[in-house]
Formats: sequence, structure tokens, C-alpha cells
Amino acid sequence: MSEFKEILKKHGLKFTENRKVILEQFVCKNYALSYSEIDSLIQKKLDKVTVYRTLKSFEENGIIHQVIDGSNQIKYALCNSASCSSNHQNDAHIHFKCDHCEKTYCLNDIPTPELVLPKGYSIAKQNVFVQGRCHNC
Amino acid sequence: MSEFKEILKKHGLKFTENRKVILEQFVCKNYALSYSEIDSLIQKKLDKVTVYRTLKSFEENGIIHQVIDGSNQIKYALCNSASCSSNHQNDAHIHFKCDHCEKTYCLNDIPTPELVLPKGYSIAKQNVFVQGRCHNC
DNA sequence: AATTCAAATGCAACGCTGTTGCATATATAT
DNA sequence: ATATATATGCAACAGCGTTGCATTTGAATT
Repeated sequence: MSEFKEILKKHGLKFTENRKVILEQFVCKNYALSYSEIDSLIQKKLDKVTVYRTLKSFEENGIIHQVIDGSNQIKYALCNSASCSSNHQNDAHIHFKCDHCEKTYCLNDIPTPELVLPKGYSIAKQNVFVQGRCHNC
Repeated sequence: MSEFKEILKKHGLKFTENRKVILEQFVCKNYALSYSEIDSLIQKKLDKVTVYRTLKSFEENGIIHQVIDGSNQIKYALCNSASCSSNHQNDAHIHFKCDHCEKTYCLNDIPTPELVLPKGYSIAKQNVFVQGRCHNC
């Protein structure tokens, strides 16, 4: 069974050609992708509704997670666990956007720091994203 | 001289009625505002181009700063120094979005934490935003 | 108070993002 | 080979944000 088919089935999704070509981008590129980037990257032209719905189902099934990088577009990146058996989503990591190549990477090894907020605030989720120069630029 | 006129002049901007009503929202509300929220809040109906251009000039002149809270809309909040004489912009603070009232606040007293990134990455700017329950909800 | 001029505003039009409803096609289980 | 739930494509739409251009207005000057 192909790598992509395996990932899809593991997360309870049917295998289709469209899902394959979209998933392929996330596996090959190691940075966050928006709809428009995916549309540019793939050869086969898909209806944008298909792409948006595919991204949503990938997210709902723990294959990808949203990445907030100030671009005012929804971006996604592969979950750490997408290629292993666990469904547990490790999203407590830092996102890094390079000011030069404009790519946004998940720094999976850098956990988000502990924060202390004023009295009365409770924390459900932390999002840390850093801008600067990446190791390639 | 009115409070608003004073703030505008201090930042090198002409006083106009439109700028006054927009600035008034930022001074009264202590959370980040998007174009559509401003449009709903103000009585006088302004062309959206005017609002967008006003926000941009406020930003360029250090009156407000962008707030990234995952809403996929550009939001702004008053700079800490907007009402004092300094032009120095203190934006190294945490942004907090309440899951209940959906408002995003600047926690000006909570600095962003020190981060250590992998070799090869340089940090230009940090953005920390936290979701949870605010002190009012 | 009238004049002047750069800057602010409004209008029309546009491109892009993301969504919904519905009809058709297709992957998988039987 | 067939049945069926689901994936896809098409058409249409609403909202965000921008640009070009003509008009208005704030404030400095006379």
C-alpha cells in the first residue's frame, strides 16, 4: 500500500487521487501551505471547493493542523504524528516564519514556553510564532 | 484641544471627523478591532476604503499596532504609548483572545518569553497569543 | 475672511479567500 | 457486478482588502 493511502486509511479517510496529490505536498514540503500555494504546486487543477474541503477533512482527522503566521490566510502543516500510528496531536510547538523566503515552519522540537497570566485569566491554548531568518536563508 | 486631536497631532496626522470617530473606538474599547467591528461600532457610516486607509495611517504613525489572533482578519489595538509623548512602540507583549466573549486584549504587563531556537535561526519578532477565558467571562 | 494646496474622502470596480447548495461521479463493501 | 455513502465539480455568493480617480476638506497663508 502506498505511503499516502496508508496515511489516509490510518486516519479514517477514503483514498482518492485528489487527496493523494494534496497530501503529497504536505509530505514533500516541510512548511505550512495555504490553499493558493497548494493550487500553484499541484499539476492537476482541482476545484477550489475540493481543496478547501479536503483541507478541512484532513484537519478534522488529525493529519494537518492550522498554522497561524499573520498571513491572513488559513495555512496548514502536517501533524507530527501524521506518519505514525498515534492520533495524538502535538501542536504545542513553535511556528517560525522566515522574513526572507516567507515560508513558515513547525519547530517541533521547541515547546511553547510556560506563561503566567494575570489573575482571572485561564489558558486553553498557546500560539507562539516567531519571525526572522531561517537556517536556509 | 480635544484628547483625540491631541493624539493625532502628536503623531503627525491632521485632525478630521472620520479619524476622530475611529480613534475614539480604540480609546474607549480596550481590545483589538477589525474593520468590520469598527464599521458596526460607529454611527456615521464611512466608506470602507476610508476606514482601511485610516487604519493603515494610524499604524504607520505608531498610534495602533496589528494584533494577530487567528481570526484571518487584520485587527489593531492602541499602542501603549499612543497617549503619551513617546513614539517608541512597545509591542513585545502578549495578546489574549477570550474563547467566550471573543475579544482580544493586549496584556501589556506580560512580556513575551525568551526563546531559544535551533542553530541557524535568528529572531526578529515574537508573537505570542493565548486563548482561554478572560477575567470578565 | 478669503484663498490655496496638499491631503483626506468617496465611489466604482476589482481580485482573492472561503462557503453553501445541488447534481454527478467514484471508492469501497457486499 | 452492484449498491451506497461519500467525494467532487459547478454555480453562485458574501466578505475582506486594494487601486485609480474625481471631489472635498483641513489648515496654513495672505
